[in-house]
Amino acid sequence: MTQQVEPPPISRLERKRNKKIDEILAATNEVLRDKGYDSINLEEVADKVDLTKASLYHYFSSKEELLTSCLDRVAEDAATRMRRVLEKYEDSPASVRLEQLVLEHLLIVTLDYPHVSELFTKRLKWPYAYRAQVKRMRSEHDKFFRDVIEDGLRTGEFVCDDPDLVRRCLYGAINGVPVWLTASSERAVRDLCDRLTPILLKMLTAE
Amino acid sequence: MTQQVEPPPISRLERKRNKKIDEILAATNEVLRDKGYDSINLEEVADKVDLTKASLYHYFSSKEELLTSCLDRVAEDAATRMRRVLEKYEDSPASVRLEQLVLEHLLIVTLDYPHVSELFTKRLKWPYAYRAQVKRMRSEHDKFFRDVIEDGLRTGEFVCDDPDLVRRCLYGAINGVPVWLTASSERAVRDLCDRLTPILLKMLTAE
Amino acid sequence: MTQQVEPPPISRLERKRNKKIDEILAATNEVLRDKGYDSINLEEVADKVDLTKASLYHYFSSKEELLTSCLDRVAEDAATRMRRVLEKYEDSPASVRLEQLVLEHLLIVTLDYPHVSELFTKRLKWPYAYRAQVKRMRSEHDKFFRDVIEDGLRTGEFVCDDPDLVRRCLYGAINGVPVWLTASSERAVRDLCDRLTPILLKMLTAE
Amino acid sequence: MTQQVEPPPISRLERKRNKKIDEILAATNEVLRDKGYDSINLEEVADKVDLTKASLYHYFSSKEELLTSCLDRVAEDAATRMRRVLEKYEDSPASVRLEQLVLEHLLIVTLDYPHVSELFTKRLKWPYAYRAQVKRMRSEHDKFFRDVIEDGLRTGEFVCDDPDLVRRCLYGAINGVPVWLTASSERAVRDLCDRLTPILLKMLTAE
DNA sequence: GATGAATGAGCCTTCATTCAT
DNA sequence: GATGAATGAAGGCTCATTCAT
Repeated sequence: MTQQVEPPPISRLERKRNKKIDEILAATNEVLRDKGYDSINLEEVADKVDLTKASLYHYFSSKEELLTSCLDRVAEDAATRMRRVLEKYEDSPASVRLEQLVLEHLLIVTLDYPHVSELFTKRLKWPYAYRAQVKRMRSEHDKFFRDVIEDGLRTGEFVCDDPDLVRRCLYGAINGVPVWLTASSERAVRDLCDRLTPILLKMLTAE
Repeated sequence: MTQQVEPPPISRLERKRNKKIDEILAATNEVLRDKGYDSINLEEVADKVDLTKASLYHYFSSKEELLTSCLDRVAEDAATRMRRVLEKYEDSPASVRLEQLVLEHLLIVTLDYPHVSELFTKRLKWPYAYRAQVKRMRSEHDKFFRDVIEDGLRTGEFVCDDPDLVRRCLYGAINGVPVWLTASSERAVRDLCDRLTPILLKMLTAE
Repeated sequence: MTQQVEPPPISRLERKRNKKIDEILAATNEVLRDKGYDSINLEEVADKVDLTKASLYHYFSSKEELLTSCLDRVAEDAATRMRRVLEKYEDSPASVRLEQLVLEHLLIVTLDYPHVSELFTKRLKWPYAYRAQVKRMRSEHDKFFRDVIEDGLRTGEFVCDDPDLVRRCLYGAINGVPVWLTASSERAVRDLCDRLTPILLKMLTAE
Repeated sequence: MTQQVEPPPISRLERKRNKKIDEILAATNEVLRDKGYDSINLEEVADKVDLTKASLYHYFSSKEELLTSCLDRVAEDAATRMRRVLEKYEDSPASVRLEQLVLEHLLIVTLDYPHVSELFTKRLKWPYAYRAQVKRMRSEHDKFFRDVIEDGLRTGEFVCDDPDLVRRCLYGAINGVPVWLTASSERAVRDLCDRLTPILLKMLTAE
């Protein structure tokens, strides 16, 4: 899912280390899903990877850095996936691209990174160490939807007076999904998406 | 805003006590707005009502009970307000009633109880003391919207294949508002609602 | 030894609290004597006053504040004592006053606050939280000696080309005492001082 | 500066190892200067010699042994230098020899081993691993001064009732220097010594 | 010899909760 | 009712030391 882009040859040791880091980030993801950003504690993460708290400090210099890295990795992965979807459907009409973005987003926030929806739907409290990071992530993610919607409007495929507000509604709607949809398989998410898209598209359509 | 329903005569002392409880719950609300359910701490609540942490225990047997009570109170208040809206507009078409519910909901989650939207938009984590309570609150709140939508469908004012899913979209959309709308006055919320409703209503309308 | 100068009436509770604070500061002093500023730990201080570490935080908001307070108290007490000595001997010749200052200083650094000499004889390392505080303390303390020496020079009682350097030698000499003098009673310190003063005074006398 | 005295032929490997040990001890010296005995940490020492903490254990079996060795080396070097001074000036009067010892001592504690003065001026705390070692070092060092002073007294060059105490004063005075003298070059130390010696010698002179 | 990895013990700090006054 | 005091449990972080490679 995540991708290494370093061109220089990586030593066996480095690979091992990177693997462990991946493991830790995955564990962090799991704990975040269960506890959330406010209540996560290092002990639990360490337990999941059979380490002690102290050992985590070989890989991350602080709790904050661990969470930051975790977030970075997620954001990167999410962006990559969204981008790929756009590439794959670049010749399709905006409505199809939008539908596929919605699907990918749902897969991300329900199956892979359930805690991410929290970041999209929670007001950021003061002082929030990840504030800047989350803001950037939000706006980058926003852009995927914004661009497709703009495109649809340009071609006349979509009709709408207030595209920003519509996008926010759409965003809210899909971010709300993980709240009530549980134990989802990819199958379930795809099915849901099939039913969801027509509803959402209505907001972008003239009556 | 809050309502006492005890029929037996209440002593002066009891009234005083109830007043203090109200004060504490109000303070709790404020702190919840700033810190959220995960980071609230009793010291801060106590400070706001000029008491010490220890004194809070005269009114609530534990932190959990305080938060539970706070939630109850909020749920009660919210339900009352939603009910009143329905009473006021009982002869209006479903679309008007829906609009007014949306407005009231927005006023509640942006102006009065910003932390409530968190409860509506956060997956409930294990172990979550308030799980049952929140679920009940959610479904009660849901019912207001469900009933109006059903009514609109019955009269043919609304058209829609999957009312439950539409309601969830609508819900997500309005619960997403507090994430990006800040420093809102009632005026601002009403204005937003004017622009928002037409968009949301599209989901309930045949093309 | 320490003096309260608060004019407003103090409640019984406040007195109790102040007493406990005094106790804690005294315990801190003891531990500082044994461990020094770098190795002192809160557990040991807490043990000495039959508290847990956590309880110390009722009286001091952090380790740093505890040490700072301790230092302040010591500096204040030392200054008061030096001032009193000067008052008592204000009509005596400079040599007598100097002798008495030396005596008082020795009593302070050997009997009452052994760790203080450490502050006078240790280079301040970076980053040293108490740097500013220690510097102020040092220079205030210096002033007592400086003034007397200047006075003696003015009246011709002392003769010396480089009073600053002499003062520093004198300072070094008396601060060196706690290094080799142990388990001292006041009697022992007074005796030592009797032998020490003639030697030190030679540095301030023409040959 | 340091001297190897092993008579048996030393293999190339052993020489390499010894060189590394020298490097480590030098690095330890530097860190001691910056952090002191209480706050020194192995990581920093290792960094300075481009090793990892773990590698240090190839050369020293523990932190304590490292510090002990460092101290030994310093003591040895200091003693050698003091001895050489005495050899060089063996035909000069005691006052000259004393002056040169003072100079050498100042060079040692200000330029080369600033942390040594700490050992001379700090009461030894319990439990102090280096206690015995420091005591021996102190008394060896003392002996240089003691001998010269005794010699001066014997020849009548010095006059003094309490030579031990005078020596201690002298000692305190010169050990106090590093506290207030910073960023010193050899030039600066020599200049200071020129001004300092006459003052100190007064303590050994009849009025 | 060198090192990355791992750890146990220790330290400072926070906080909900209890209790005597 | 109110509160100051006290605390146990927990959490983040540091560091000397060990060990397999």
